[in-house]
Amino acid sequence: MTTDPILDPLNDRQRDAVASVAPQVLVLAGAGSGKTRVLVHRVAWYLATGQASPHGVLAVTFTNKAAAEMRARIEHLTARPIGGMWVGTFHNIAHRILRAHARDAGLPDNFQIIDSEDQLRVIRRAIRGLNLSDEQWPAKDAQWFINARKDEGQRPQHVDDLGNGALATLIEIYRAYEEACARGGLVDFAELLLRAHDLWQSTPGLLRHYRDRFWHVLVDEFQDTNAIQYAWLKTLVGDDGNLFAVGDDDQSIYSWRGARVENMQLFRRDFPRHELVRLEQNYRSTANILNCANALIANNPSRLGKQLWTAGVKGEPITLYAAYNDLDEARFVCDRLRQWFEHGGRLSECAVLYRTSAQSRVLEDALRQADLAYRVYGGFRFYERAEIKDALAYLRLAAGRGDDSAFERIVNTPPRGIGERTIDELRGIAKRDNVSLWQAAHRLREYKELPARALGALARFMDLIDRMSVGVSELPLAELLEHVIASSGLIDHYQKEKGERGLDRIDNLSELIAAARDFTPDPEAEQVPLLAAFLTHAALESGEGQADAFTDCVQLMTLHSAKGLEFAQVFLVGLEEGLFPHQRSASDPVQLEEERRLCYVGITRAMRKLVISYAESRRLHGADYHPKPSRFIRELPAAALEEVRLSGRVQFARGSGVAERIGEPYALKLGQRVVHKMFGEGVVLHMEGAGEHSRVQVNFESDGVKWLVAAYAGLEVV
DNA sequence: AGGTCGGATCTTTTT
DNA sequence: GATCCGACCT
Repeated sequence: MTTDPILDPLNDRQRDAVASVAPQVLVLAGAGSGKTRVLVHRVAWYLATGQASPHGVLAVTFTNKAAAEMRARIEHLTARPIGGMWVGTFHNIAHRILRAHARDAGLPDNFQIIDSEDQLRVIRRAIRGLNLSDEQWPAKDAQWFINARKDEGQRPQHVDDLGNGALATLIEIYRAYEEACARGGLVDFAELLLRAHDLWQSTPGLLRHYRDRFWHVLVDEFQDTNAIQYAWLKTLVGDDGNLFAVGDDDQSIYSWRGARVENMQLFRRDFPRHELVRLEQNYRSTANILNCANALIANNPSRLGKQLWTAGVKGEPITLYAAYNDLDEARFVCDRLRQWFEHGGRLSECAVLYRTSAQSRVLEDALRQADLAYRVYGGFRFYERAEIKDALAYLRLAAGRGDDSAFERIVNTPPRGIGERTIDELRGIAKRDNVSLWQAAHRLREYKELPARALGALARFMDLIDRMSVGVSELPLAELLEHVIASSGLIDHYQKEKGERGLDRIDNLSELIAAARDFTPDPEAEQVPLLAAFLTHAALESGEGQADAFTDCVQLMTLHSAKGLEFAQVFLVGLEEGLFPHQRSASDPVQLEEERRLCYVGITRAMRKLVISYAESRRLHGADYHPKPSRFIRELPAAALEEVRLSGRVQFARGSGVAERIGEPYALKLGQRVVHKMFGEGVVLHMEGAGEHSRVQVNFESDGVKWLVAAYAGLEVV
């Protein structure tokens, strides 16, 4: 008997997928069913069977992290160098292609990638340039509009204004923004994809080249692809190429940023020779957890259909905690974490997942108080920090004077007496003469139509940049950056900032110099100058938020950022109507389904223990709310749940219909669900007094919060 | 020009 | 409650 390291470790379905001879394969991979594994083994199988060389394989993911993990796992499994293989994010790969063929793509060789903050600035400027009021045309809305169109693959001329004036104006802004980008050689994130797609469409020779090279294409998280990404893949693969797509329609949680689950159906239509494989065996969670996940997601009508199962144990019941308020919820989470830790568990095996990032604060406070180490995911990333972007903007402007977005960012940072008046003047000249802001500044100095003070300030700024640029081509990257930061005056500027904030910023600037020193460019990006490569790195990989990934600490994150991760114990907090599902999704059935998928993602992160909680009262935006428990709780099978109250364990019973008359008022408990014959169902929030005089505060679902005299209220326990 | 104060607003996030 | 943005004051 021979052993095959690639196929042997797989189950039957996984093997079907990995060794499929169909040119295109769509793998419907449930949560925890070995999705990445199948991708990695498929690549190894291509290589082992001689169907492909590393050079001919393209593997696409959504995040840098996922790409890095996939590359590492492929290298580990195949135990051979896979240097020629392209493993990267959609954006990363599109960027590589555009760099290689900038001119064919209609871009200058030194085109710059702008992030969404830069993009917003350019759009704001475009709006002002059209003499529209920013009040009536908020730049944020226009940005959303433009990116949504680009995600759909639409240029301004493709968008129909439907005779609608507002729409027509947005299209105007889109057009003006495109012109501004063209002038400055700027490319935003969506543009990378759109441009790479258009490049292939307009240059058949190039497309042929890439088709010949990448005969084997693999995609992860296929349910998250948007229209342009799908079109791009379809263009590359054509009718005959090999496409291996892995995804889970039940984990599609990004439709609000253009992702289209329908792409899974399109795949089936567009590639008639495809094979469909379902991975339903779960290796992550206990049966109880899976039962909950399955029961919940079964409430979504539009699914491709999938039922997770496990050969493993039933496991502990799911704990459901009805907290008195958000503080109590946080305290409860801390108690449970403490218990876990004291029984020998690691904190890093635990995650607290919430719907909105605003919820993290109360949890953080409680964790600090309980002296439990934690780490919050998301939030500010290194290269997104203002001070980092300021320093890089100096570098960009020193390297290329035509970079208007860099110019605008730092022309008066730190403040040097160049105000809005002067900058407006520059914008006017730039627009009239169709030149960059830098050139406009030169002209303005000749016209001498501004007060001498402003002209002097402008001259000093320009001298500063000129002096900075002296070393651009000779100095090593880190020294160059050091030189730029030192002469920019940013350090002094931040020193003046009060509090710890300024010190943090200065630390970050030295961190940036260190990052530049350690920077090694992507070996694939051969002839790109080091500086350009570094700037691209900063734009495309925003960096981790915190570095302390190695200390043992509880992981705090939103449900969205939890996708793809797993934890021994998961806390799902804030399951309340209005919060989760979120208010803004409540009225739309389609969005509601996405909220439910989000909940499904949360549940399926848990390996051994799941704890769900909600609060009867929550402080939100500075006011107190009394939400109802989330409908998602009702959708879970009662048999898998165990409800915990302040006073101890109570068997969870819902909708049994047996209501018990309360003889003594003090039989009530905080958080108890009760029925009143006029006000209907509600929850006990407060109690005061004793015996005949005791009063109870109840939050009724229909009538809100009321104080009642317990002796006369005739409350019944549900 | 630049800082300060008041008002509106308030998912989710990667590139 | 916190932050972001715009108006207003110095």
